[in-house]
Amino acid sequence: MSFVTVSDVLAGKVSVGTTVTVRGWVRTRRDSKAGISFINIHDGSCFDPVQAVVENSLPNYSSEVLHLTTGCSLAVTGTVVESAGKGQAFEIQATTVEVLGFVEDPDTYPMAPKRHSMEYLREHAHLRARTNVTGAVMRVRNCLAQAIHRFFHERGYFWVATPIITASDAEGAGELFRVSTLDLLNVPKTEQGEVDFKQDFFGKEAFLTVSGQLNAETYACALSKVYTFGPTFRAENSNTSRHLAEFWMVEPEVAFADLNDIAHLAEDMLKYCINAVLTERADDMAFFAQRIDPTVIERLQHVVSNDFVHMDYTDAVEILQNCGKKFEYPVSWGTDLQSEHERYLAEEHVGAPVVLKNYPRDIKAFYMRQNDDGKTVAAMDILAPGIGEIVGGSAREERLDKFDQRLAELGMDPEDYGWYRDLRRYGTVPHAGFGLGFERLVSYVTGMTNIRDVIPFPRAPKSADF
RNA sequence: UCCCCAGUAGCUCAGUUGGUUAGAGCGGUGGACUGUUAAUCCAUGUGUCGUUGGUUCGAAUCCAACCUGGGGAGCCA
Repeated sequence: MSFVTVSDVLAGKVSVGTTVTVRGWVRTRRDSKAGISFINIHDGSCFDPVQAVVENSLPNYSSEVLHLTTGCSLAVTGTVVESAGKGQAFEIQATTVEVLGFVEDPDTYPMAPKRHSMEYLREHAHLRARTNVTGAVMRVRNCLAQAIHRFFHERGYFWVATPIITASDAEGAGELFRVSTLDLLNVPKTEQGEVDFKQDFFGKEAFLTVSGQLNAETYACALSKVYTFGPTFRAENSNTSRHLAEFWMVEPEVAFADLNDIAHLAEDMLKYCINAVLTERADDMAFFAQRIDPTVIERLQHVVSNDFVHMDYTDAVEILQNCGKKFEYPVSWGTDLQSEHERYLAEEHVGAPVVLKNYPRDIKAFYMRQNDDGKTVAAMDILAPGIGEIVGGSAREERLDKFDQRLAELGMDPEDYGWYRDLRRYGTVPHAGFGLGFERLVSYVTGMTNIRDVIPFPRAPKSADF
């Protein structure tokens, strides 16, 4: 007798006639008065549950088996047999049903075997993990994460763990969460009456990182090809279906690369990941196609079998101005594109992910490499239909004089960028990289419309339960 | 943070031009039936009507503030 997963049984990896034990949770129980009960058991190893056939001759049949409800945990030992019923190839003819834990009050068990709203499931984040939809999302999420590591590993990239706590208050990417051990009720003050951060844990102000990019650049300028993959924190008061206060980001950084190199890298990576999901998680994807987004699979197949459309910002503005569509916000060169513009480009004009390149420098970050035209920088965004910006990247300004000039224009203090400038002072090289919002990728691949449903425990403004 | 919408049973919702005992489906429970599989059929409803305050003889219903959630916008990944 051996322990096996539901996945192995259903996939036929266990020979018929073998005695095995599966352990998991009850999805549904159906009784036949002919003297049998059918128990669907899931253990998370795959989408489908396995069916255990339980005869009323078992000693605990009427005392326990007939009281099993959705959510009960158990270990079922029995023989793997070809199913006599329709709907599954294999099932387990039970010889022992050991109840590990009953649901103490089935009437109030939050995960009834019925449709729940996503909002409701979110309020029960610890139990939604047992539902079809959340289980499927998390298996796909894992598949994507593994594919990302595999993709980079196969191409000679090194995974760099950039710090989560940063004392650099100049990353310039939005609001920061403060990290401090000071007593909020009794904050030490300087003689000038300001908070005395010298007495804080790090001896200076510290925050949670908003990006691993600047640190990743230092390792790209040494190991040549690196990437980060870890949590990122933004204290922005963003209340949307595509923002989180804590999310995961993938940030490759590549020495000797230019904008087109990383645009193609991003495209290759996205296709690699989508292919992995389509082949490895066909069961979960079939569920998403059935219940979440009917077009999800053909949409992904279209993405992997076509080249991304590359387009300069300048050309995009022209397209938007001449498309004849009425926008709420006017389009003009030099302003950032609105959501409605990005949606039009990705969803209507192209109908697939689109790579927008070479944005006006005034609407982009200080570290992006200036183009020869003096007006634009080598930046690119990849816009996905239904999601919007999924990737943002750029070539980094590696020329010290240009970099300092840009800092001066923006009134920024070079002192704050000491180690970052050193990379330009000592053996500088052209390099480029991008950031991919991991949860946005999971959303896009699964068809889930709210980003809070593709991370186990979402953190957002006014929301940090569990 | 801004705009719009919502908050009624374990869940999804109906209801209310202010007025006696607040409803349905699903779930659960009991029964019938069946190698069943979102099973089916019958029975079964004790609910601070989001919170606080106000108007009123009377508020789940009207008003205000707040809280929470959803959609959209901004910020971005």
